[in-house]
Amino acid sequence: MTTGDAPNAGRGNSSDHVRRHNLSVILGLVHRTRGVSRSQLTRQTGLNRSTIATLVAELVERELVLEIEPDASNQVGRPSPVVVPSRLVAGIAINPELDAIVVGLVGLGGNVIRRIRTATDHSPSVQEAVVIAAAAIEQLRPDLAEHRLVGVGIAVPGLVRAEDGVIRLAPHLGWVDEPIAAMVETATSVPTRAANDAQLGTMAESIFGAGRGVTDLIYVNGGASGIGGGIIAGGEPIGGGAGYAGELGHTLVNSDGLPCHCGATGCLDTEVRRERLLALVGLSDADDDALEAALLAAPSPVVIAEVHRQLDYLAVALRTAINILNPELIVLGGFLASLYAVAPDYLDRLLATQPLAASRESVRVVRAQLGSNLLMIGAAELAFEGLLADPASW
Amino acid sequence: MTTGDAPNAGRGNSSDHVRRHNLSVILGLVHRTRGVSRSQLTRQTGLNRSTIATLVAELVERELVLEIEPDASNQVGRPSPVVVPSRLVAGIAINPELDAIVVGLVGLGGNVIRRIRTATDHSPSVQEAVVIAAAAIEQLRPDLAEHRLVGVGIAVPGLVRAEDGVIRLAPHLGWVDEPIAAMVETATSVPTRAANDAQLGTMAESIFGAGRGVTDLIYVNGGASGIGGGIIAGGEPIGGGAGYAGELGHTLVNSDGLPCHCGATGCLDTEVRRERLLALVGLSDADDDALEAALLAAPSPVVIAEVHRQLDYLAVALRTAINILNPELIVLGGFLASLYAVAPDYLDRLLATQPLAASRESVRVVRAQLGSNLLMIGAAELAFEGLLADPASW
DNA sequence: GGTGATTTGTTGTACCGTAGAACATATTAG
DNA sequence: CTAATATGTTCTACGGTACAACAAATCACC
Repeated sequence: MTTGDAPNAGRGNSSDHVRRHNLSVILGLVHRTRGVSRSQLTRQTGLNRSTIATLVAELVERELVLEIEPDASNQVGRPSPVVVPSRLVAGIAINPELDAIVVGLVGLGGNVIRRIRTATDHSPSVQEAVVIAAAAIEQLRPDLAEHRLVGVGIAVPGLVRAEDGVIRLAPHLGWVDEPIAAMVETATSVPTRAANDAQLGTMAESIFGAGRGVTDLIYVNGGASGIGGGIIAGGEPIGGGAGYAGELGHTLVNSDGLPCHCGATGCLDTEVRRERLLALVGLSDADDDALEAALLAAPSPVVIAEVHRQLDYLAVALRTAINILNPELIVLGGFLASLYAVAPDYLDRLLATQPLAASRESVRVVRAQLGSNLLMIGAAELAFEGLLADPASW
Repeated sequence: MTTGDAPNAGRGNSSDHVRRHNLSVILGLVHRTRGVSRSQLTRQTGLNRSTIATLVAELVERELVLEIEPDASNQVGRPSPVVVPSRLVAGIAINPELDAIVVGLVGLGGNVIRRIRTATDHSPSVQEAVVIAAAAIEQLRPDLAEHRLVGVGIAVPGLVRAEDGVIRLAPHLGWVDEPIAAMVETATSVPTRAANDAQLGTMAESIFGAGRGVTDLIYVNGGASGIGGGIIAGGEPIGGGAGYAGELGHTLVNSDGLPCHCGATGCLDTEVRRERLLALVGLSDADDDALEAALLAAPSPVVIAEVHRQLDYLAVALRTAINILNPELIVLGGFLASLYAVAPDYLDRLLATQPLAASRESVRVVRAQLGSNLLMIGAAELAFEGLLADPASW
C-alpha cells in the first residue's frame, strides 16, 4: 500500500516522472538523514520493499549512495542494510564575507570535507572575489580528483535574484547587479547557483540543524553586517517572487528610529546591532563565541540594559513575523542567539504577550545548531539541488 | 513527452497515485479555468492526448465534468471539445458576520448559485449561528436536490485551527475555542472544514480574481471588524503551523500607538479603521461601495488627511510584509481598496521608497475583484478541497 | 544451543497507466 | 474542392510498481 503524494502545479505525471520522483525522494531522504535503512525507506515512502530495492540499486549503480552493513539494532528480523550518501559526491560552497572569501568542499549529507578561508585586506570587488574563490577551488584540486563535483552554491550577504543568481544588492560589500553565479560558472565550468546567505542558513538549519522535522519556521541571524532571515513554510523555503524574501531585518520596530540604508526608518537592523554590544563589553573585533562569552561574563547593568533594549526590538519584529507566518519554531543565529542566551526569560516573556494568543502559544524559540559550518552546508544545498531533483540525470 | 512534476514530502509514488494525481490536476484546471479544451489540457499537463481522453472520460463518467461543443475558434484543425465543471457538483459556503449569517450554494468553478443572508438582531453565539446556517441550508433543499453536495466550508472572522476547524478566537463575535466545523458537520452530515475568512478570500482572489496566475501575493482586507490578510507563496496558500498565518493587521506600524485587543500596541488594526472614515464622511453604517462613493465625492481636506494618515500606516505594514515575503502582487480588499482608490499615487509613492529596492520594484498593487461573492467562493474552495485532491473517491 | 517467530531481502509475475503510432475527423486556407 | 493542420480515437507496447512466494538473518524462549 502506498500513501499520499500531492504533487504541485498543473503538470501531469507519467511513468517516467514516477521513477524520477521516487529516485529523488529516496536520495533526498538519504541526504537529509545521512543514513537510513532500506526498511525505514519502505515505511517512510510507502513504496513496496521490492521497489525500494530496485530504486536503491539504481542509486548504488550511479554511485550516489552506498549500502553498508546494518548496525546491530537489537531488532527481531533480518537486518536491513543502511543506505548512506556516497562519499564520492560533493559540491562546492562559496561564501564571500567582508574580509574573507570562504570556500568549502561539502559532501552529500551536508558533511564539510574541507574548507579554505582566504582573508582579504580590503572589501573585495566581485571580480576579486571570483578570482579568490577560483584559486581556492584550485587548491582543492587534489580533493576534487577523488570526488564527483555536482555543483557550486554561493551564499551571498545580500539580495540575490533566484532565477539567474544575480546579486541585486550586497550593501556591505558594495556590490550592485553583479551576475556572480554566471561569473563563477564561467570560471569553474560547474553548474552554479547563488542565493541570500540567511536563506541558505535557514535551509541548512531546517534540514540538518535546529529545525529538523519542522515544517513552519523562521530563522533570524545577527551578523556583523546586520540582520538577515529566512522562512520555511509548509516545509518549503519561501523565496518570494524573485528570491528576496526573508528580510526580517527591515521590519519596523521603532517609529521614532533612525533612517536605515534601505530607505525606511526604524528597522530592526538599525536598532539591534552587534557593534553596540561589542563596544559595551570593550571588544573591537570578536567572533560570536567571544562576544557571547564576554556578555555572559560581564553582566553589568549597562550591558543588561542594552541586551534588554535589543531584545525588546527583536521581540517586536518577531511579533510581527509570528502574526504573519504562525511558525512553530524561531531559530536564532549569530549574536541574536547570544542575546537570547544572556536573557532567555526576558525574550520569552515578551513573546508570551505580544503576538496573537493562538500563534504565540505554539511557538518555540531555540538557537541555531550548525555554528560555523552553517553557510557551507547551506550553500552546498544549492549545489546539490539539481542532483537531488533528478538523480538519474547524473 | 511529459514535463515537470515536483511532488512533495518523503512519499513515494505508484501507479495508483499517478492516476489520482492526474485526475486531480485535470479537475483542478477545469475548476480554476471554468472551461478548458482537451487540447489545452494536453499542452498544460504535458500528458498525451490519448491519456487526456481517458482521464476526462473518467471525470465525465463520474459526472464531475461535462464535455461541450467546441466554440468557434477560427483555428485550423479539428475542434477540441471544451471540458467544463459539471453543474451538478456543489459545495456550501457559510460566513458568519457580526449581524448576519450568510450561506451560499456554490458550484464547481466558483459559481455562486444561490445565497441566503439571515440577519441577526444581536451578535450570535456559535450555537445560534449553526442553527441559523442549518435553517438556511434547509431552505436550499430544493436546489440541493439537483446537486451533489461535496462539502461545507466556513469562512470565520477569526483564528481557526486548520487541523480540526476549531475557532480559537473570533474577537468581534466573542467566540473562543468553538469547534464550529464539527458542529456544522454534525448538523449537516456533510464533510465540513473551517478557516479564517481573509485566508479564504486570498485563495478566492488568487484562483478566480485579481491574483490569477500569480504565485506570490499578499491579500489585505479591511472590514468593519478590522484588518485581515492572507499569503500565497510559491503558488501555495500559507497557513503556518496551525493555520493562523496572514494576520497582517497586527503588524507594528506605530510605536507610540494605542494598545490593541491582541495584547500588543500600535498595530495596523488599531490605526487604520473603517469607523474613522465613516465618521468623517458622516455615515453611520454603509457598505463598502457607499463608503467609497462618499470618500470620492467629498474630498475635503479633513477626509484627505485621514486617508493619507491611514495610507501612511498601511504603507508601513506593507513595507514590512514586502520585505519579509517579496510578493509580486498586493491585493487590497474592502475599505483598504477604497483608500487606494481615493489616493492611489500617494500609496504608490510610499511603496516606491520604503521597502528594499529589489523587492519594491517588482511589486504591483491592485484592488480585489470578487466583491461580495469573495467569501462564498473562498469558503467553497474549502468545501471542494477533498474532491479536487482525489476526484476518483467521489 | 536449538526452534519458532519475526522481519526483511530476493526473485519472478501480474497489473495498471501512460506513451506512441496509425487512422479518422473536423476545421481553415487557398 | 483540395491540401494542410490539428485533434479525436483506437490499439498496442512499454515501463514501473505491487504482490506473492521463498530465502535469509536476527531475536526470544525454553
